[in-house]
Amino acid sequence: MSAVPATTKGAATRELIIDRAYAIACGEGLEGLSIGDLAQAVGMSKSGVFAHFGSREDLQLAVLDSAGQRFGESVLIPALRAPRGLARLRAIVDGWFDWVRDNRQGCLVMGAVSEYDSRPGALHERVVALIQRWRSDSARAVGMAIDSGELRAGTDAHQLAFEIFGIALALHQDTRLFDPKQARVQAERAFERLLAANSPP
Amino acid sequence: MSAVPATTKGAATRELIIDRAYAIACGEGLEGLSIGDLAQAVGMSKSGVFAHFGSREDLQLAVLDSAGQRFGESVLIPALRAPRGLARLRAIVDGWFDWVRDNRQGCLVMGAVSEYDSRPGALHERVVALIQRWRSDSARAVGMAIDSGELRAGTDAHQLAFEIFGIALALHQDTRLFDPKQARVQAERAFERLLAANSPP
DNA sequence: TCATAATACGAACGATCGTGCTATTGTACG
DNA sequence: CGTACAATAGCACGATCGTTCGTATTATGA
Repeated sequence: MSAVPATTKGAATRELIIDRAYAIACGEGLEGLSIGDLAQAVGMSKSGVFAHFGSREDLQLAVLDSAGQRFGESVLIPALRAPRGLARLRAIVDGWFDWVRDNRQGCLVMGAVSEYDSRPGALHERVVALIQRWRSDSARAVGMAIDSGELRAGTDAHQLAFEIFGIALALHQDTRLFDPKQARVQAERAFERLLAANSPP
Repeated sequence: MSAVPATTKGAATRELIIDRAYAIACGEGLEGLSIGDLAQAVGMSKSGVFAHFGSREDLQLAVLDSAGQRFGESVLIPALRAPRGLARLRAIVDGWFDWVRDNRQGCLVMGAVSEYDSRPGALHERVVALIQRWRSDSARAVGMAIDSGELRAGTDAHQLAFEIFGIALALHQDTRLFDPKQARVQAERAFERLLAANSPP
């Protein structure tokens, strides 16, 4: 999963630990991730795992950062190959929808939002920063589609980003609670309707 | 909070326990609710609290049911006083938005969705049933607005309910992560635009 | 190859978890 | 008023939690 091989042995196992931790936390949440279970999953001792992070919170922060990075590499980066404007916006949303479908246990970041949205601390701030960044990235993509004339000139980019976010959230919930296929269809219909409502005259 | 006074003493304290548990679980989640903390919050012994529920899971189920009931009494019931059609749909959405605003620690049900959306068990099924019911209630309200001619005849009620749900989810997140006031404005704008897109010609 | 630092282990700590068991208290009814 | 039963407390249990510490192992750089 790591693009660049780690120089030292410790950094390599650290990445392995985070990998497993990410897989566990996708289903159990960052708060449901215990060092004991994680140690067993990587085949190490509890203290051996712990030594790589000064505290449980630091472990959670590392896993959360890893999740954000995975999301970026899986959704944002590929979409950047599409030309600026509506094509790139579509690529972002498509990649996002695929991400929701492929992370069958649930998106770690969206789970972390629920866990830390009203609990002060380092994790809360990190979650806010992650969502903030993703929201502004989305808004920027919308803005480019406005600049290229593919969306109506008066369109509010942040408002549109808000609504896209809502569609993704509803898709995420319905995918896990109900029928994933139908949820995807509804999400795409909602997005297309959103674009149509903001098309240039 | 209880409309009908409990006949026996035990049922009364049971309600009190659930009340406190609800308040705690709104912020900590149903999974973060511990019997020890709850006992301290109600001023009872751990075993005294425990005796009212055969297990922790039964306690969580009771709290979840209580949350669903609160939501219904706070959002759905008042909206039923509005005449069928668009007025009632607006009342539902308004009440929903108010609910999101007033539960400053977070909506317990929405938190429970994240906690149990991909973890099999009794709580998962209860969450699915809760959301299912609320979704179909919303769709029914949309359907009445179609029947009354206030929404376009071809409108897909379930699709619209899906999109309204998405707006509420985005509102919920933004309310806790960013600025509640601005989130409310964006949510209302999104809803109005949704109605406009489905208005009769 | 050897010294040294990095890495991992094992055991143990105090705390807290959910959950039984046994008294003891309180309430309610004949 | 007294009896029966519901309700609560107290205590202890095994398990697991995050964390610390001392020691053994292993990798790294001169």
